[in-house]
Amino acid sequence: MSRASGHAYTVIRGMILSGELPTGSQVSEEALALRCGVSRTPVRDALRRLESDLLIRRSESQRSFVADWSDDDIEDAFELRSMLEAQAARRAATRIAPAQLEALRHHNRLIGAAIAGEKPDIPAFLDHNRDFHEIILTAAGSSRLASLLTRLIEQPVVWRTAQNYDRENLQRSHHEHEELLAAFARKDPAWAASIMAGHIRRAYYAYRDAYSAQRTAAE
Amino acid sequence: MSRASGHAYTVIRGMILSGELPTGSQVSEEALALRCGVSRTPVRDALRRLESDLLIRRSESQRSFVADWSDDDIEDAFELRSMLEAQAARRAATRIAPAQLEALRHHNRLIGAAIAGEKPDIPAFLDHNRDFHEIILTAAGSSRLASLLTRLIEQPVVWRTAQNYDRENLQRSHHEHEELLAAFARKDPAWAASIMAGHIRRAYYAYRDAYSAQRTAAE
DNA sequence: CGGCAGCTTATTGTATACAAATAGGCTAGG
DNA sequence: CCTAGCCTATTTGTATACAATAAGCTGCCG
Repeated sequence: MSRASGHAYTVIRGMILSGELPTGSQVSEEALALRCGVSRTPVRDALRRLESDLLIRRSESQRSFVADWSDDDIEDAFELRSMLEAQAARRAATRIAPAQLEALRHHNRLIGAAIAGEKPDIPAFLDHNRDFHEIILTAAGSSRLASLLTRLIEQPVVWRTAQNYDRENLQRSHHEHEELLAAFARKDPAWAASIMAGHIRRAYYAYRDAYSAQRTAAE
Repeated sequence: MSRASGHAYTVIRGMILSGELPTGSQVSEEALALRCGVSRTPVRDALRRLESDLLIRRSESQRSFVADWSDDDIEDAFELRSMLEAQAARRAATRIAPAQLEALRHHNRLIGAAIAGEKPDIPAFLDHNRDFHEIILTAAGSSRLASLLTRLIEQPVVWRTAQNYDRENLQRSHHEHEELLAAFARKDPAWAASIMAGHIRRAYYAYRDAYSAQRTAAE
């Protein structure tokens, strides 16, 4: 990722995720270029990528808007993610290398540490969680699957999920990772896939509960 | 899709699919720009889209190459397509509108007509087949699923598959569509999904047989 | 008072020039 | 003869200017 283009991508993505750019609002290439301190060219690049991430949608006249997510969209995204991550786990089960398995154990130990203290260290949890899933995706050895999944996992809803995790959810997540490790150790594709499907599905309900609680509180 | 950019996309894609650009060969933005009669700017655009279609891969130094497809890659693509199209069928089963169901029947009748004659009309078959699957994807009502699937269905391997269909395969394809119609008429998601999964899976083996026969003949 | 035509302005598309990076060859030294 | 390192030629990245297009507005006419 080249300097200006990558910078624009990071900045714009951050503005969307943080809510600085409200969902549904129009964004102009010019305005974003100024905000990022680069010219329109790399901004156009970044917008195209964000569009394929489904963070930006474009009108029929090619104008760019921050994507808005209905409840159905959110369920939909989790459903697809569940299916694809399960497939990744299925493939990884028979392909994973011993070193990768060890790396998974390592990251899950660090996840365990991050949620052990008085106050859970959410950023650390997120980091190691991302690494954990990324290793599985790599072990699956399918560039197509990787290409499809990365379009889903970088989305705001997914990103915000863990922010709403309570201690119980964090620990269950950690425990499900342990089960995945067991399935991988046995090289059992069906087992790995079903744990992963459930893992993502539970994340969906965790998000949903937190979100609806939030909405209720706001009213 | 704007004029120059869309034109570049179509031309380059055609050059890849027709084999004019050999798999693995490097392509330069400048050369393609000349070939398409546009400047590098829309070519860059087109290359980015082709990259996300996985028709182009980029080296770590950002140079562009025509993607090469191993046998594993091909199986992988069909496997994912099977999974996602089955999901589309599952969703469509309970959401499809009567008008859409009628449109599906219409296209499958035309498919039947295209393969009835002495010499099957493959282009017509492909057209109506694409429409058929597109209606299902629309009826599924998931923009994410649509976005993911269109990255898979436009790939050279998939495109070439029907070129290799013999009469029996064409008729079986037509018949499987009829079964799908029955599943949709009953609004049975599980039935629709399993037929679709098998439908794509069979297409994979049809391609595989034709391809290996081709390879054997070439030796 | 409502609607449409034409203009004005905002926004995106394209071309071109130049800057940066890098691949591949060439030379010099061992 | 092989290798290291530089150097050039190729290729991609970025900025900017201009062209095309679409949205919004204003004023005219029904």
